[in-house]
Amino acid sequence: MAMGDALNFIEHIVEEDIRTDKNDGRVLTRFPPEPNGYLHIGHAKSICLNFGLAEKYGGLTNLRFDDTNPAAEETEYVESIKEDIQWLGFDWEDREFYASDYFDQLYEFAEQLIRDRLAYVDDSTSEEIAALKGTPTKPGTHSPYRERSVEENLKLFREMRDGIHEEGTKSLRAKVDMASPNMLMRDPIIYRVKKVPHHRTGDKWNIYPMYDFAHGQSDSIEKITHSICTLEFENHRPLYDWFIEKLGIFPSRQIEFARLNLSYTIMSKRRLLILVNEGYVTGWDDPRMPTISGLRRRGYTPESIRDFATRVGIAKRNNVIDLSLLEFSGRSHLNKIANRAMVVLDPIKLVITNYPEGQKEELPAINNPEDETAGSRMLPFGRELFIERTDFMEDAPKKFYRLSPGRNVRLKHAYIIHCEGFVADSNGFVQEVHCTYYPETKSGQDKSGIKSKGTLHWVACDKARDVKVRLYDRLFNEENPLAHEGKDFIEFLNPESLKVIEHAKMEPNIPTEEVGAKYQFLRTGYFTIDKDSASETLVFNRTVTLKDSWKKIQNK
RNA sequence: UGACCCAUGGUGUAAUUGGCAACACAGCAGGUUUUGGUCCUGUCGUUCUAGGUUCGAGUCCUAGUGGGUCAACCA
Repeated sequence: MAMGDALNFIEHIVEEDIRTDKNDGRVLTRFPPEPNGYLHIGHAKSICLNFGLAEKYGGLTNLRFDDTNPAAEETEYVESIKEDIQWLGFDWEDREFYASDYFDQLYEFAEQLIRDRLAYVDDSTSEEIAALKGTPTKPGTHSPYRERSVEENLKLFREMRDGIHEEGTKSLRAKVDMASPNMLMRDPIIYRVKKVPHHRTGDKWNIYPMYDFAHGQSDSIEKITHSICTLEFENHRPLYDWFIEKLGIFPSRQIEFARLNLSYTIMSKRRLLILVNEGYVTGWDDPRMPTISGLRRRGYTPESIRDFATRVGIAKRNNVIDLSLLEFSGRSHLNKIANRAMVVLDPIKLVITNYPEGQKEELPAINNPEDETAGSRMLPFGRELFIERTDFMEDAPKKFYRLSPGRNVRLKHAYIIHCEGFVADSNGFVQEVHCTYYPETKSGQDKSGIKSKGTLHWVACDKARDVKVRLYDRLFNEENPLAHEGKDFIEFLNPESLKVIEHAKMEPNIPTEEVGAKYQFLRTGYFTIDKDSASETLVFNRTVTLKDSWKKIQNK
């Protein structure tokens, strides 16, 4: 069976639910980010899963901000999250919700639990609660406040709401089971005093619900059918179901899948924040960051990210995806859409000694061999050109298909040239390469039969435009920067994750100079125009290199 | 000395729900090529262990082993 139509385990569940007419065959998912940081490629997997599932089964997806902790959350993050989801190509239409929209309802739920003798106000400190909690192997002990009357609990909880009590002095706990082998069931705190203004509700509230008392209830209020989250919430599911049952509300179903891990990458928001705050990168959208905004600035397309999300699959086992898979998805789309351009990153001058001084020529060049509609452009050619320094070798091995004294090579879109010699300085550093060209080998009309093994990119010296090029590489040089005990992940930062070329030589007539435009620099890689570009100087970010089989041969 | 979850090539993910283990990435070899790109072909290599059920087990059962999560008034 081809894997194209194979279902993942969540699709199996959804199809079964549809078959049995659960929820009247309705599918409603949600993407629930906490606005406390920027979205990363792991979130992209979740977004594609949630929106993709709904799309596939004729359902919808809500966007819901899980904003129950005002101490960490900011509007800036809300905006970036919305931008990133839209950029990925998904639409929540008018279904933009916030857990904070439900604070009144959540408060009522809490009072309901109190009235049902299923919640109580605890005066214990955080330390005292921890001490009575027990350990995974030893049951906990009841709090001395566990048996307060409904009236007293109601009174105290309202006082908490009204700001009478200070942070840390009182909390509301669900009365579940202090002996449960599941620590989360040992009378979890569901409301805490927090006298912090909220980015949406301002200073209306002095108390805020905890995740476990907000997430499932929000799902239920929205009548979410399939609430998909990551594996670390598995132990929360009994509590999720407990609240739904005790409150008698719509039974959303929580389903857990394994989060994305990428080799040579870290994915925790906390650690990404460290990289930003301590200046290891230039910001959340630094092209080396695994954030969606970073990948966007790096030059990845939404199509390639979605393709990647499909390829990584959905399952429950912990995984580490090869960075090469992301690169594959990146190249695969860029290959189809990126116009080709000739840019010499590390120039060396090439003089065609038999090309008449002062002669000019314009040679046609196709913009994208993968897309006939992309058209073509004219390339100025002349006696003096720039070629890549790595394309010349004084003493070259047999497998070197490039320029070396006595050898032929094709200049892309132009002529075959023959290397006659070179000029070096006193240190042996090559200054100029001298060649002759065969006029009868002009590209497209060559019937000469003259052979050449390789093809080089080049730029005419007098028409070359200086551009700035940023060569990005992986941010870490360890496959798992977190797996080394006693060592901080910062130690594994790749010192060569960014190399800047101030004066690369670009051909003069590229089709567009818009920020975000994608190019394949012939033979070197895919590049995108960065927002740092000024009108005179374009700045290009390298998204990913081309596959390089010469490099492989060299490494042998 | 707990509960819950997981275990299929180097990396991921599938397997018509008990019936010939496949697809992709990576690797390797070759072909095409005016990009050492793309494309095409071939190739390498997989069911954690031990029992059990069954005509038949990657799939079901038991035990073990290994990994993950849980003792924030974070999500």
